[in-house]
Amino acid sequence: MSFRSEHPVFAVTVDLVVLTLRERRLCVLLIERGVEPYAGQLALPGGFVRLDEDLEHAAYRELHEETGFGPELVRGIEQLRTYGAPGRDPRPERVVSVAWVILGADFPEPVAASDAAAASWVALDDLDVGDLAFDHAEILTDGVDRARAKLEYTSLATAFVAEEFTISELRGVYEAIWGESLDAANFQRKVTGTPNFLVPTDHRISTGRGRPAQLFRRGPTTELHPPMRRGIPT
Amino acid sequence: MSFRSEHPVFAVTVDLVVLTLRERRLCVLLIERGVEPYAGQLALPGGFVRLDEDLEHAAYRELHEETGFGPELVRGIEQLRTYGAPGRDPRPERVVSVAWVILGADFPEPVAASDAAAASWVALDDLDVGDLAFDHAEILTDGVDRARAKLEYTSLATAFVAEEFTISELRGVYEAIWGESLDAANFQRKVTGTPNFLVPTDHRISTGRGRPAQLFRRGPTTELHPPMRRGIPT
DNA sequence: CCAAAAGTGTTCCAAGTACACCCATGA
DNA sequence: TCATGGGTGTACTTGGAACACTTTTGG
Repeated sequence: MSFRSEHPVFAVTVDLVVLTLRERRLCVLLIERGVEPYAGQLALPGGFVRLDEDLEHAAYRELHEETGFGPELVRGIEQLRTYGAPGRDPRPERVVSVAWVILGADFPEPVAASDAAAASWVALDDLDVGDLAFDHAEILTDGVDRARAKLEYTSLATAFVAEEFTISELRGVYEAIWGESLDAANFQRKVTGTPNFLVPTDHRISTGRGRPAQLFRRGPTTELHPPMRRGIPT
Repeated sequence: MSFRSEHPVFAVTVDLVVLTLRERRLCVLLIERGVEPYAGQLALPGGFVRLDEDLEHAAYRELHEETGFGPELVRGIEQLRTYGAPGRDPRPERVVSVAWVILGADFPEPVAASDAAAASWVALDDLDVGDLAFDHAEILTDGVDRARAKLEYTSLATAFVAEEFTISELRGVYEAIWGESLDAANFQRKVTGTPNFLVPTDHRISTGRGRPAQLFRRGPTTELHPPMRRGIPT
């Protein structure tokens, strides 16, 4: 890397794709912008990185500032990619944004915070990503694609359910995020047969009708061999 | 994203993990640093992003400046991730680096260029990544891991061979990058059976001994269904 | 007893593995 | 004709898909 004491000056931000399931629908956390540019439009939460903080720390901090959610609610966080096209932000500064995907199971309703921007959960089905500010449509679709892909070969799905969960609940995660239904019987055998994916507990839960289901916790495995498979995209 | 007219000031760089095969060994392009910090140590090529250029453009530009390689030699480029821990660069500026993986088949010997830094190809087997400057050990291993993983489910391997190639040559790519040998017969059937992965040409090539092999070009497919599989990591 | 959800058994088929064997060429 | 790498045949095994069937609960 070359070095000149005079180098171009950038602003660095983080943008957050915060995903959760609410009533079996995949939802993303959006804020309504209070100031220009794009005032009144929907946008991903995010903000400037401070000079003395790690990029991941900035992601957690902004999440907390914009929603009141602490790190204990985050079940998964992963860097997505960095968006830096000149002009992606209309302001005169050159703004490069490091995007993150954040997953959780029991996120409550967000609490409006310092920035006075109203944060809320929006089901992806109800959202026209074209309405989003900046290049956030691209960031959001990249983030959702990443989550969909990682369900296949990692234990990511367990980030969307509570500590203890039934196999149907886990199947519901796959069905909601992939948007297709899976055979309950084969799913059951597959996940219980993958070593160290699920750890059975002593508990059972009876949810009204039907035979009570056994509860599991997530096991130590993060990669699934063989992977879960969804329909082949053309 | 919130906005304050006073925001922290960052330098943004690109770092490049440039990979190619030379004599069936996976090699990475490294430079020997000419100036402090880390003068005399090996490092990944890279440099500051300019205010008016795209991040990907900066990657291509730095590649050209440090090696003389033009974009026509690049068979694949992909953003890896962004490294931004405070203190990852010992200089007082806060430096955030967007890392890229760049692949090619016929990269020549690099030409020493403007920065007077000597660039050269180093086989990964011969390299102790602990010798690298900055956090480049982490970036390099992340980049190689990414390439290894993407061989499984994309047509990335064709970025390491010439326009026209034999199936053995393609198999050699997998063997070199995965470090394991594959059954030639099954490999043949698998890649020829994957729709739109390979396009046969009229040409054959006879390489000294043995029956001449048919030459193929890469087909339009970028994702492989089903994927190529390597041995299960424990 | 009936409905509903959990969970098991069984059959069929697609795909991977191992390896024997044939093909086409240069020396 | 022999060595060598290209390429095919085939039997075995593994794992996914489909779906019938049994189990366990609440009403």
